[in-house]
Amino acid sequence: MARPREFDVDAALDRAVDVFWEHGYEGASLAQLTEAMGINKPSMYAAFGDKRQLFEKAVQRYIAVGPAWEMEAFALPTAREATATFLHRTVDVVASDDHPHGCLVVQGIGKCSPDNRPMRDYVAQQRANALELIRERFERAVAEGDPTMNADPETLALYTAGLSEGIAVRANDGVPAAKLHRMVDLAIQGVFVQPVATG
Amino acid sequence: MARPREFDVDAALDRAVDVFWEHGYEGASLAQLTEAMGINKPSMYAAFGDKRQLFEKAVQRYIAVGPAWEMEAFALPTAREATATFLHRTVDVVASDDHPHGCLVVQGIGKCSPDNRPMRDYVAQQRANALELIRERFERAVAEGDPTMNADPETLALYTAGLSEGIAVRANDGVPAAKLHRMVDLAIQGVFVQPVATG
DNA sequence: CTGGTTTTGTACCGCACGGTATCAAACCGT
DNA sequence: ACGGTTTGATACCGTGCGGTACAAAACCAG
Repeated sequence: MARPREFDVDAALDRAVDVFWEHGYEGASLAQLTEAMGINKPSMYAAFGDKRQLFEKAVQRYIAVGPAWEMEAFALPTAREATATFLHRTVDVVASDDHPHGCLVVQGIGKCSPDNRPMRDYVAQQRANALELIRERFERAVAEGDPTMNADPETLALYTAGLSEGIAVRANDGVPAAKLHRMVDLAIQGVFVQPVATG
Repeated sequence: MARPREFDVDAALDRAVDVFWEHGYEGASLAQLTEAMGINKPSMYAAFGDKRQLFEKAVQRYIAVGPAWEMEAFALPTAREATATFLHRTVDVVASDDHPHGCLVVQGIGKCSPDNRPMRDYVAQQRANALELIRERFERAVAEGDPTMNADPETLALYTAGLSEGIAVRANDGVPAAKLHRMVDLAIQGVFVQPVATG
């Protein structure tokens, strides 16, 4: 029983994701954000709260599309296939020309002003969650007697997650996807047991 | 033939390195910097130019201590030893409690405001230089017929550099050095040829 | 049509930022 | 002792930031 909102909240959030993805939390100004979102500041404030909450919601939306393919990769039968698929798709995402290169969660806010420390901790928590997901996949592999496992799950998870972050940094620097894919092949080939052809 | 400066420029720069290391380029304010340096703004301006030049000089000083052990690592006889030493020492540096965790060059400025893009490009260039150094070491290994080499130099260099950046990110998140060292062991063991015991 | 409610646009606020004008104090060659 | 020169401290400037007050416009229930 009042005036309806003239813009689509989810669409506006998608635009905000792009701006944060390109400029990070500290580097994205409200003016830049609201212009990209096609709304003005009071509308943004009414719909999302403030800049911090907007960022948190943008990160949530950003990682919401992640688990789709992430879970798909982890559903593959062996740890080796799961990891290879996960890392290759990571390359596809962070080196795609459809979005800014790099990763919002890895580089959206790193070192920062003390005032923004809560946001830094927030994305660090997201990284920790991702690490935990990977570790659980490898724990499962051990429990299943996965023949491709060749290291303890925690170390292997840190290795996998660390590689994905290195990939994001280098993609952000402009290293082309093809080189990153070769790097992933190398990383997988050495660390997992090569499946043996039967027969 | 005039009043001499009352502070040590190099010592002040060291303090600036610490502040940038902890808060990044955008997150470090002039007030914070000059307070840590023990000088006031006009003195900083007279001695270093402006914030950008101060940052560039801080980065140069930061990486100046790097090559010392970096070159030492690369001087080791085999690519495997060189890489292992390089990565283990990287862990020692980025996870040390003597400094802020993480790496100034990797996380000091990532995604950022358009105005600060030149600084982002500057540190990206430093990362590219590091990658090139590593690649040259592996090229040399191939030329020498190094028996531990098992991949093409460019891919292996990207792998090594990418790992070092992943290590920096995770160290910044608080992952302890011991876990990172195990991750390095895993990364080395799989990708390089194991030296064979003679006899 | 009318009243109550919410959104929207403009114009603004206080503040902290990077950077600087100013002037007294400190130094050194002569 | 003195004059030219540079440092040092204070106080300030313009700007852009995140955030908001206010009033007009748009809507729906009755």
